[in-house]
Amino acid sequence: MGISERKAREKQEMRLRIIEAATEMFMSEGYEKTSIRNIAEKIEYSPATIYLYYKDKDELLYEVQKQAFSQLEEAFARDATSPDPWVRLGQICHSYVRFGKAHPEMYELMFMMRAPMNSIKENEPWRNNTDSFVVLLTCLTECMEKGLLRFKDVTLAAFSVWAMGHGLVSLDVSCRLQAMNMTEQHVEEMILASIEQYLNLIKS
Amino acid sequence: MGISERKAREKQEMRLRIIEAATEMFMSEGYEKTSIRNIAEKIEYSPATIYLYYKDKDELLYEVQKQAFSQLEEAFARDATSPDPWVRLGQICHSYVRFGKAHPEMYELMFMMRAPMNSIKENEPWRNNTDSFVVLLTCLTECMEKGLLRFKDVTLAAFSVWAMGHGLVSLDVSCRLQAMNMTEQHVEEMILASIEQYLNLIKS
DNA sequence: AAAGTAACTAAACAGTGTTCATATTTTTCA
DNA sequence: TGAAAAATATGAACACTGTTTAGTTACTTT
Repeated sequence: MGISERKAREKQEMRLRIIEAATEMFMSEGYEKTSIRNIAEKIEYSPATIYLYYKDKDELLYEVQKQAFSQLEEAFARDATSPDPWVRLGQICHSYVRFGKAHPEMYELMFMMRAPMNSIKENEPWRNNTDSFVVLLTCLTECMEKGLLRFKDVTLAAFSVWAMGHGLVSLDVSCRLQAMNMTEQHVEEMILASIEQYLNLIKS
Repeated sequence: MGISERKAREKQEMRLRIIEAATEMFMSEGYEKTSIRNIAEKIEYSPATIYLYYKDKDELLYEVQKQAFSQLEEAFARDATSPDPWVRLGQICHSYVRFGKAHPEMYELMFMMRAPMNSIKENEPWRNNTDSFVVLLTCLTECMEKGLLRFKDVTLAAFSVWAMGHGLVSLDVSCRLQAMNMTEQHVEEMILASIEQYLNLIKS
């Protein structure tokens, strides 16, 4: 049955073409410009065709989000290379912040927008972030095994570190920092200083 | 010239009626349902009329945001009453989290959505959050004067505390925590535990 | 070649923010 | 008081949005 396999492959290729167009649009033009109609035009199909491959826009955005998370993983793989878990923790934090600043629209899709989360079925977990979260979790586990951290529980530690990083990046992405009598450079310094400070606080 | 004053007052009353309708809609029906047309219908005017009082939807949302921030201030005034700044810091944090959980749509408007920030003119600061931020700033200043905190700079301290709180609340509001194999109760416990842990970390 | 299936799309629906020419109401002033 | 002027309000339109459906085209199977 080579034909049905080819069909399935073609279907998958079309799905990929759609989210690649959407991803590119998201990165270069931003969320506002990324409409079903614009995506359709980009891949030279009718808008209705997209609905043969994705249930609705939320489901499409969920797949674009997945794409974005694998980009974050790549960034982690490039930046967080030290065998020393404590050094690596710093690398992860800086990589995270750099990613957010470089791709604010993607960051919004990954961590701030409600839309993509609507397509998760009830009682099913969010898988898109799993791999990148594990990078942090593993690093913190290693740190704690060496007794480097003032934490008791690894999970709680991971959530705290994530929350701290996300708090800083998302306030920046959502323009809440620029708005407070700060220059763009000042904002960046403050974010880095906050992270340095936080890492110092959690070090035992 | 009592007439022009009355006119100005009436104009202000109309502006208020509009944002009160919008605020109520935002809280009960959510952002999605709060359209110019729906607001207009609620106050029994034509949609076009709203544009005589507000330049665009972003400007309107900015005023609704202002309303929301004064509600947060009220919450702080109710909850953060201790004369002991260290105790009060805990009260502020818990008040903040409770507010976010009670009014997620408002929280989004205050700290996550881009839209309301678009109406801030270039090189003009964001004033809506000033008063509530000062509550935190004052508290931390008092704490540091008593040597209770492991911070050097008050501003940096305030940003860090805010970022931590916002990180936790916004991840919750944007459904990033529920999505990770956690029950709603578990999420709440984790947020509170993270805050307790953080307060412990910053205590000298 | 005919029948059946899969892929695609034009057109429409109901909604959005926003603008503008056209009323309607209110105020001013002769 | 009555006409001109100014302020206020709106109906209708424009250009969008996500989504659905009926109908067409293209390919596969018999």
